[in-house]
Amino acid sequence: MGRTAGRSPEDTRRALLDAAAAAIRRSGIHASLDEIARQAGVSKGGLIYHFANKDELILALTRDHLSAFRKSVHDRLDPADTGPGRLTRAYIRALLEPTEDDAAVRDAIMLIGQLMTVPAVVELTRADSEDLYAELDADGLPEHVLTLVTTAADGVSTAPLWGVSGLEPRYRDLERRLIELTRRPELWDALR
Amino acid sequence: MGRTAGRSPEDTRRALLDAAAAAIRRSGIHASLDEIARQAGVSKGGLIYHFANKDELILALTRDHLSAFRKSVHDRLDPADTGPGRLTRAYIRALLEPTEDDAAVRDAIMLIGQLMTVPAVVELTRADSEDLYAELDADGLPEHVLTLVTTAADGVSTAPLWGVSGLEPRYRDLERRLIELTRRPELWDALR
DNA sequence: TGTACATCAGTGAACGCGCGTTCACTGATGTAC
DNA sequence: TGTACATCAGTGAACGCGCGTTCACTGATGTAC
Repeated sequence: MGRTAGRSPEDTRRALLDAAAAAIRRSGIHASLDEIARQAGVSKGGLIYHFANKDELILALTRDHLSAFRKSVHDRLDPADTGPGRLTRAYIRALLEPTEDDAAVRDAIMLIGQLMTVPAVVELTRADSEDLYAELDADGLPEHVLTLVTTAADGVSTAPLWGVSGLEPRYRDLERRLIELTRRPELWDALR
Repeated sequence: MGRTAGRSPEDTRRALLDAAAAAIRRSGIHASLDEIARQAGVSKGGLIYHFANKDELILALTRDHLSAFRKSVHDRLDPADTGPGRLTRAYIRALLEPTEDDAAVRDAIMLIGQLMTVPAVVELTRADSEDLYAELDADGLPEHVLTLVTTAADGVSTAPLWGVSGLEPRYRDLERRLIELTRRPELWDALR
């Protein structure tokens, strides 16, 4: 049988990436191509048609998650908010806000941790975060405030690594406090 | 040949754990028992004498790193510092201070990220961090201050995951600021 | 609108190799007398 | 202090299986005329 009726190749590709993310979340980087392909409703050969080898699949998955995260930050930009720190506030929201697909955003972090065994993934991630940090540096907050709030947001987002849910109430309050901090210049000097 | 002269079995065990940590850092959880054994100067069978299978080796390695981290926190308790937040300050120092073996402490985090594919490791880590958080909760700081400074410290410690060195100057300043924050009750209300 | 052909999007079997595990065996070390 | 024996701390070959990759083949889709 050739092309599976009722699904475009782009759909198949998407299904493969989703299946890979799910499988790696479940079994770690060990997850087999067979398992991934089966879950996407395709044969192993079909997977290899879309991604020449496992590393390419992993790399595509990384790109997918990095751009999804970037998008989730920019989606949280408040149009009414034009003051300094607006991007930083979107960043905090993206990492701390509980939303529909936030489970996805959150364990994307664990996922990328798993993917780090592929050297190209390390470089890709480094370049991406350097880029994002540059954007944040230009966001109008003093460096020491920016560093404090972004590292705190990062800390929450990696809490699941230690088996702590990022959804605990104390983190809800933290989100509000971090955002408020970016809005109260009178506090900044006290924290210097 | 039987027991290798000039090394006690405990030394061999230690060498195997160190070799495993190094190999996993290099190759991820994929690292082969052969590679680990060779680096420790022992045969694969010799490794299996000390650790019945790979999961047991991984588990022992996790225990080793968790207890080393715990020790590194308590080692940083300042005897002259008896005020509220003294353990929190030790925690901040353990995660942010650049020291002799801090490379070890720092990439232990990446290491544990790799080890998370073994379910028993997840549970072990969760239990350990729950325990540590309970200690911190009893450290005398208001919850919102504790949460802010510990998540910020956590965020820095996981920065290497994104390819950012935890040694950047901005993090040096952050360490000082976080510690000062735990010492200035007059600021706490403003951050509520 | 039908037809011929090229290409696309797969299938599924086979291969081979690396890796975790098992196992028979052994020399060094510890212990009892 | 020497000796006999049990146990400890390994060696190294063999096994077998799972997995990534290759490959010959094929039916569906797209395109030219």
